[in-house]
Amino acid sequence: MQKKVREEAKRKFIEFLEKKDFRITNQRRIIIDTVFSTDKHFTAEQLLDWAREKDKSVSRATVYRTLPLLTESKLVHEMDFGKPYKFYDPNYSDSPNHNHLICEDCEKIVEFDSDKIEKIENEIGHKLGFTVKSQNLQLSASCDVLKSKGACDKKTCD
Amino acid sequence: MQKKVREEAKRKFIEFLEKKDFRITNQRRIIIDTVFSTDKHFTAEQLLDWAREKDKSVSRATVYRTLPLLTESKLVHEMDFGKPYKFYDPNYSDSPNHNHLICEDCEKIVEFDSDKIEKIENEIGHKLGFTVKSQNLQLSASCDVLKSKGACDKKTCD
DNA sequence: GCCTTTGTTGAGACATGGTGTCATTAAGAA
DNA sequence: TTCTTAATGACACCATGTCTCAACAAAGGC
Repeated sequence: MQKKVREEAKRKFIEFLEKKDFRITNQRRIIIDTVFSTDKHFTAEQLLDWAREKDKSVSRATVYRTLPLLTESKLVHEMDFGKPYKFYDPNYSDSPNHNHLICEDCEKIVEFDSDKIEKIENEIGHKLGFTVKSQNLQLSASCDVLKSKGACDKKTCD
Repeated sequence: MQKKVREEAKRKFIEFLEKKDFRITNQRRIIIDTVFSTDKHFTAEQLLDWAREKDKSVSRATVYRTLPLLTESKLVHEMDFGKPYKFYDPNYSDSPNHNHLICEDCEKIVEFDSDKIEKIENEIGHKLGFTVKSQNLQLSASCDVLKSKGACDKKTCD
């Protein structure tokens, strides 16, 4: 990830903390630095390991306490793929993507938005007597067409 | 749930076990009886409690070992709502619903279908260069409107 | 810089959902 | 009925995640 993007994310996080009257601690700085030194999705435990590589003083509790701040500030996306742990994704766009397509073949994860789907979801929720608060759409897909063209394999997809 | 349905499910499960050369044990009989004595979704721990009400000899291990058999035999559907535990739904085999709405307030789960959403999903998948194989849509919702009308509370929702 | 206030932290106990081990039990076959 | 061995119960164990609390340190005032 580019340094510029990293610095920008850091600035946004500090801004978020200031707005909430939360303190800008070394640990929080280390964690956001760690998050934005990768493009990949990660788990809480991975983030803990990476952060502790940078600074042994970062504790598990702090990582688990900081992750909700990162998701609340929209700098990180929380994703659930039915595993007993969650995945997180550094998110530099402002779009509130909660829809993911996971390729069965190359494991690539694509985020996407759809106003149409969102609208239908709200309609259905309302019809059933509920107010939709959040949604999670997961598509399992195959890139075999791309693969046959030599355009998609483990290397190019990740 | 009607007795007929329950008996039918039991028969199917026994058939499944026989095909796999698995033994038809008392515990497995108790567990499938328990599962199909309700229409409700349940968690593994709930199933354990219910089964133990019928027969104290059923152990946690056996419940956790039997659930994969039930999902494999398509008699029960496993659902993940991002909580640290899974939900299971009896009598799944007859309905192809993969969309669920779960109420944050009363934990009610509603299954629904939407051809419209499915169509859009396929379009999006194609646009991104993939073939959509399966999909999983979960809506987190609130029944507070119903609640304020006195139409929905823990009792009526479950 | 030095205090003071108080949010934040690290360590580790704890909670919870689930798995593994192993001696014992019982299903199904002969 | 006896034999073989899959299945079981009890419980230790694991993993992810949360909670508590004494100690620390950020931010602001002096």
